Amino acid sequence: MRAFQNEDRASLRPDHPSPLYHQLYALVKRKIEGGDLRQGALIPAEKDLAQFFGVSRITVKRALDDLESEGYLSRHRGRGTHVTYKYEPKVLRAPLDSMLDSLAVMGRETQVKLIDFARVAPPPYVVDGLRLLPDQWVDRALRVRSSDGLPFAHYTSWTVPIGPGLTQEALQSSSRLDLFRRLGVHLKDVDQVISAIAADTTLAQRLVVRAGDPLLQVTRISSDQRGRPIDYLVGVYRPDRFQYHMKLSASDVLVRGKR
Amino acid sequence: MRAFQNEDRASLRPDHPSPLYHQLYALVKRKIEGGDLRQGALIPAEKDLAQFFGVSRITVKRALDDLESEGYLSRHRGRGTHVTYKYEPKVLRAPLDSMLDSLAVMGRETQVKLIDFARVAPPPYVVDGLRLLPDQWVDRALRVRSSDGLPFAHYTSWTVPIGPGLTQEALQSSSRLDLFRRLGVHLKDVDQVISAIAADTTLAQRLVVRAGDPLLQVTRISSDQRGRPIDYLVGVYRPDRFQYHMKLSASDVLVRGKR
DNA sequence: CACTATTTGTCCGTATGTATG
DNA sequence: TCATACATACGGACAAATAGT
Repeated sequence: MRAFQNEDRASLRPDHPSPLYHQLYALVKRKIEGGDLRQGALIPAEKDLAQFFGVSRITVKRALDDLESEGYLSRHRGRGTHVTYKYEPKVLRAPLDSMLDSLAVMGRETQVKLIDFARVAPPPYVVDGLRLLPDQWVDRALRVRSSDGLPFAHYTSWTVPIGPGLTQEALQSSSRLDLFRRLGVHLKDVDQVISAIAADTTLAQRLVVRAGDPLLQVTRISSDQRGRPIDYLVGVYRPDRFQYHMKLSASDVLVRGKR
Repeated sequence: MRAFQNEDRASLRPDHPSPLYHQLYALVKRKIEGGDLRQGALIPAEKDLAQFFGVSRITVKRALDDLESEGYLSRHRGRGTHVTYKYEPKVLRAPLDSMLDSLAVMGRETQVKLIDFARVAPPPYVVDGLRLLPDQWVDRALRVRSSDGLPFAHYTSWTVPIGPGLTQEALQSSSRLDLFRRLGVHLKDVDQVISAIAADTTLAQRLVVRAGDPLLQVTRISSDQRGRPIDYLVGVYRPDRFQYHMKLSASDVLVRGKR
């Protein structure tokens, strides 16, 4: 019973609209996916779990049965319930302090698919972010990045018109960063905000997750040499396949933390 | 009915374990809190909503009644249902390249509450991260940080025993960073991973969100002068109240992006 | 081999919650 | 508001598989 702490007890709430068996299911699943319960680990007996969480054995059984049917557990009479899910955090990790959607950073093993490219009227927050005039149009690109054929990132980018170089054909064969460079646009300032959102049905479909699943979101506004914002990028990432990673050494911690 | 798109239709799933009235309740609440439905806006009639979402009128009524009782809506016979919730987005933004849980960075307007402090056997991923011996115990602290009385961050930290200075009393009066400093522990390297997770029931309760809501997660392993990891911190943040923010200038983009 | 304790599988009856028309 | 159907949750009882003595 060591894997289940006292704090887990309080997290099962009978008055909550979500059914008890599903709350317990989610709790155990998270412990498995998070690495608290690893392959081969023995789950306490239904009787013990029921007593510990103050629910009936049927409720525990339903939760564990659901996890078994999804391949997380294996259950046998007399033998008990064991974890079969193999925990291995296999995520791409990008250094945070660099241009994240460049192939050089990502490595060569990822592919980008252009979903849509069109000149559109930008939404209000893009108008604000890029400091556009009321009726100015921009080029919007929707892209999905995959690794080993599995999508892990969705980009929506709005770019102010910067000459004839940024076309659908060019985007399909080159990275945006390369295109910028070729067009003589050198990014000087990058303003970046990191947050989390729930997947809507569109994003869920494109990233092959369920609607409502948590996603990592990075909003980035890039400006050129003269400080004019030219690109507004919203990147959305599957947290199980992609995470941001950064190392800080002493000088960074002290100097950069001082401001 | 303009506020409710076709996408929303599919997000109500009868086969999902959570009851329909609660799924609808959550959907409308998110639209209100997200600013899609603002103060004064008229919600479509129960009959229309029921038809649109393919559920019974009673289900719609239950969802709207719950929102009314929480102060999001006002409902009157003959007048319809109107939004009373006042939308104002106010998020704290912390620079990413600094020690995020120090008061100096956060500003003085936040308060930390110590929920629990105990010497425990660490979970496997902490054993790995801190390179601990199999039976070594560590000090675990659970804390919640609030701004204006509203919680926005939850920290779980595991610290290797570093002398008698790290006690419950000390933690309640000083920041962990100050304590480290006083104990002669100088953090040299910080290894940081940013991701997103769904709130479990415990986190949901402590951060006053719903279970399943997306949260920003930062995992940080800090090491001392000799490169020995001494602290494993998992910070979880409400994305509507806290976001990471960073500015990169040209030299950063070029030099730091090169590695 | 039997015997026993443990653990999961299956079934019953009942009460409450959810959702429909 | 009512009747109906189904899902959830409980306590209890017994059967079947497994592991150890």
